[in-house]
Amino acid sequence: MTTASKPRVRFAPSPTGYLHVGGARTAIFNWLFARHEGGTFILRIEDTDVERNKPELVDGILESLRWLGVDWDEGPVFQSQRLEVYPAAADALLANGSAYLCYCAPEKYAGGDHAEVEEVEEAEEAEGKKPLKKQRCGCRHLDEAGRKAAEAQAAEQGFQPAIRFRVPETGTTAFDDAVFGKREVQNAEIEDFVLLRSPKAGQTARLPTYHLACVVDDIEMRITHVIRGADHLSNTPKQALIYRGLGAAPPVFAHVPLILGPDKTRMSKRHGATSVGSYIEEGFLPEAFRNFLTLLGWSAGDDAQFLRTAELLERFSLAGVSRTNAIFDRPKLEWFNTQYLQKLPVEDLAPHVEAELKRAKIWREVWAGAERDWFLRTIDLTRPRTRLLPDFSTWARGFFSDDFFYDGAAMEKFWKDAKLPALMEKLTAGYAALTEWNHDACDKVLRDLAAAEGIKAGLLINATRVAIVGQAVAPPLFDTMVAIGKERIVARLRRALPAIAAKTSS
RNA sequence: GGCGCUAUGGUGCAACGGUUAGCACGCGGCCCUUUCAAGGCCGAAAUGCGGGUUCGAUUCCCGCUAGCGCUACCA
Repeated sequence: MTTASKPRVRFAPSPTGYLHVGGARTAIFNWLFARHEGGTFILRIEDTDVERNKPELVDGILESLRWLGVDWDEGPVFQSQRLEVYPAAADALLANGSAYLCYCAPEKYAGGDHAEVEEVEEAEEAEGKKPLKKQRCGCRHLDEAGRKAAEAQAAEQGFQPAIRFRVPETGTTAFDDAVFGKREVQNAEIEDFVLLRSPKAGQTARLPTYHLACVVDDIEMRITHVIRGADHLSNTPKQALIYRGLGAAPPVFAHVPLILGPDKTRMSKRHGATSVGSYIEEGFLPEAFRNFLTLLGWSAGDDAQFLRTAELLERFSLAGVSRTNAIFDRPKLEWFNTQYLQKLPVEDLAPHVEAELKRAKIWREVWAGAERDWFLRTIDLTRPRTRLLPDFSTWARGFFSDDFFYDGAAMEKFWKDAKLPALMEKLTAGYAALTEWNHDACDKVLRDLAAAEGIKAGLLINATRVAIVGQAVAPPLFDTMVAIGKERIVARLRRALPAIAAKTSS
């Protein structure tokens, strides 16, 4: 057989914030691709910007990835721990003429507004002149004398030169993209970007910019496919140029479309929850969340929606990635969650419910042991009506704990009838006297009473539901009674009596 | 402003020159029903606009428009 080398991919988040849903999807695509192809998935932390990094955020990012079920084979590799390799690459580029020293003051270009350059451009435009492109720095053409002078002046001002890439003035730069196809751009449109930043006053650290660090690491890690957000599409020619300058073969790029908010603008805090962490907190199931995210910008080629892990791994392909931005549709995410809540084998759901009950401090160890069957059956009984994990400790609380509240709206709705106090007293007595506690027996007691009293069974059913679980909504009543047990049901009915009397008389 | 990318119902995807333009979410209705879900059935809803190419365009080409991205010594 041919020894086609296995792909190596990486996910490279920057610890400047939490793990964003867009980043999560990029991670998932990388992971699915690696697993599908039998390749290697590497995690790399791009933390070369000391001012923006927050090292404490790394743990949160790793935790979110683990929650998603995205596991990595190598890393995490921190760029900040291998800063010595980047200057070496920049120097090599300098040595072979692919780059040059730039003595301009960092302030001239630095900062989001890069005021100085823009001011000049605006002034020129106002004068009706063709805007002079700022892309070719004068330092590119310095002769030895000029260089010396610039160096002296820079030293005087307290900084050392930066290293810029010498982009060809003419011609084009091309690269392959597995999603967008062959790309080719005019070199004249690419500015002489910085590879190595000029050391700040008083510092000697020679820090790389994103493009350099990224390419150097991708080469060293032998990355074969760079799968990342489409916001990098426009930057890719620069990286292609670096590969060439370094004499390395570029990888296959695969840019995936962005995830937008409902207003079609980039997902941001304005759109509510954008971090994976907030969805964990809300109680979404990881597999549901991942299934939803995977279908944003990708399809298996048919109408498949519900794709569990194994199917995703089997069917994922870069060929299925679309080129159009997708909107994060929360209702669909919720639909996926309810689907998983219902279709997951109960054994797979149980750990999540356990975690939720522990969080709510109503977990009992017997449910992991002697009463495991009861626990699983009760999950099965309650789950059709749950939407998020916390529903198990709130809405379904009465199944797991005696410590629950009567829902106000439920009391208003079902404890109105003035006949109820007397009826419920008789019903309670009937249940207390019941020797066989099962669905049909419970059903018979209630219906017999309703018939004897000439009322509709629904009146008792609805009132009883509120009395035993505190909610207007619950699984079928008699199943609920069986699950909770005679002793507790009778106790709960007795406890509710005064409350029902108070409610109906008011 | 410049450069680039994209364009199928409200949303996510399918149809990759020939289909009554399909599926799912959401929405409306009906069924089921002790509540509310789930489930089943039915329905409304789309090829941005204008030119080409072709016997035939959702599909290929061009223009327009719109949206998004990039345009930092951030990633």
